[in-house]
Amino acid sequence: MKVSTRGEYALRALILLGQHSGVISIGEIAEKTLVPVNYLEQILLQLKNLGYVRSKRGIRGGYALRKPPDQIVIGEVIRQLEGPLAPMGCVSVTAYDPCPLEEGCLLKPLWTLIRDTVARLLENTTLEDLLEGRIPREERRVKKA
Amino acid sequence: MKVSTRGEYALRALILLGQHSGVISIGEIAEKTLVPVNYLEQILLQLKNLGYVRSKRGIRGGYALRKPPDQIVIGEVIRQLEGPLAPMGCVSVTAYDPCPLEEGCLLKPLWTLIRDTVARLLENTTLEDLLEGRIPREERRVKKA
DNA sequence: TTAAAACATAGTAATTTGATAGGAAATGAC
DNA sequence: GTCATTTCCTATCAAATTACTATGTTTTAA
Repeated sequence: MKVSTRGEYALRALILLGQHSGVISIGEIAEKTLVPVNYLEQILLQLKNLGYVRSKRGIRGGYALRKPPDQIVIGEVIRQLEGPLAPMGCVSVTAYDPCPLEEGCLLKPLWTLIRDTVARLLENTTLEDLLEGRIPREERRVKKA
Repeated sequence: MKVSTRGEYALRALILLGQHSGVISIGEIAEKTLVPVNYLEQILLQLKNLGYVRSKRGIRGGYALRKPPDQIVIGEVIRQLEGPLAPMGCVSVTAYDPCPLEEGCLLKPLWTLIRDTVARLLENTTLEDLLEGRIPREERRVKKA
C-alpha cells in the first residue's frame, strides 16, 4: 500500500512551484525538496509533458506551474506518475485486469471499497487544497449531470 | 498503492478454510486458490506462526482455522504479511520512519488521511465479514474503554 | 561567444516480489 | 514397524520494479 518516491517527489516539486510566482531551476528545486537532481529532472520532464508545468530553457531558465493549483488534481498526478490507484488489477477503473477467481470472489468487494475510498479522497484533492492546508477538509458536493 | 500477492493469497486461503470445518491439505488449497504449492506452503506456515491457523501433519493432514472468523481482522493479516498500511513511513503508526521535511510538510496531512482511512476500513473488517459478504457494511461502533 | 540551464535517453544498482528446491520431521494406514 | 503422505523449514533464485546515475544535445540570454 505504498506510494513510491516518484509520486512523492513530483508532489513536493509541484507544491514548491505553487508557492512561487517565477520560474525555479531544477537545481534549486532539488535542493529544497531533497531529491537527487538527475532524478528530479526526469520527473519534471514528465510533469511538463503531462501539462502540469512549463519550462524555460537557458540561462535564467527553470520551471513554473502551467495550470492554476485548483486545476491540478492530486489523484491524477499520482495515477499518471505511478499507475492505478486500485490495490488490485481486478478492481482498477483505469487499468482493469481480470482474474480467474473473480466471479463470486469474496475479496473483490473489499478491494473495491478501498479503491473507491482512496480514489475519492485523491480525486477530490487539488494542489490548492494542499497549499492552503485544507486537508482533511469537508467533502466537496459531487456535481451530477 | 498495490496489495501484493502474498496478502491476497493468504486471504484466499483463510476464506477457503473458513468455508470448511475439517482440515484441508496444502495441495487442495493451492488448487482451489490458484496459488503455486511451494509458495502457498510458506504463506500458510507464516499464518500458522501468527496463530491464525493450525496444522495437522502426516497422512490425513492439512490446515484449518485456529481462531473463529470474527476474531481474524483483515487489517492485521495484511499488516503482518506485507508490512504497514500507511502509504509513507512518515505517517505509519506501526513502522514510523522520520523524514527531514516532515516539519511543516504540506503532504503529510494527506498521507495521514489516507493511512487513517484505509486502516479504519481494514481494521474494521473481519474474516467473518468477508465470508458473509458483508462488505461494504455499516461502520461498527468503536468500543472505547 | 559562452556559460547556464532544460531536454532526452541509456544504463545500472538496489530492493522487493514471487516464486522454486530439497531435504527433515511427523503421522496415520496397513 | 515400515512406508507413503503430508507438513516443516530454510536456502536459493529469477523477474520485476524502483531509484537513481551518466552523458551528451539543444536552447537561451548575458
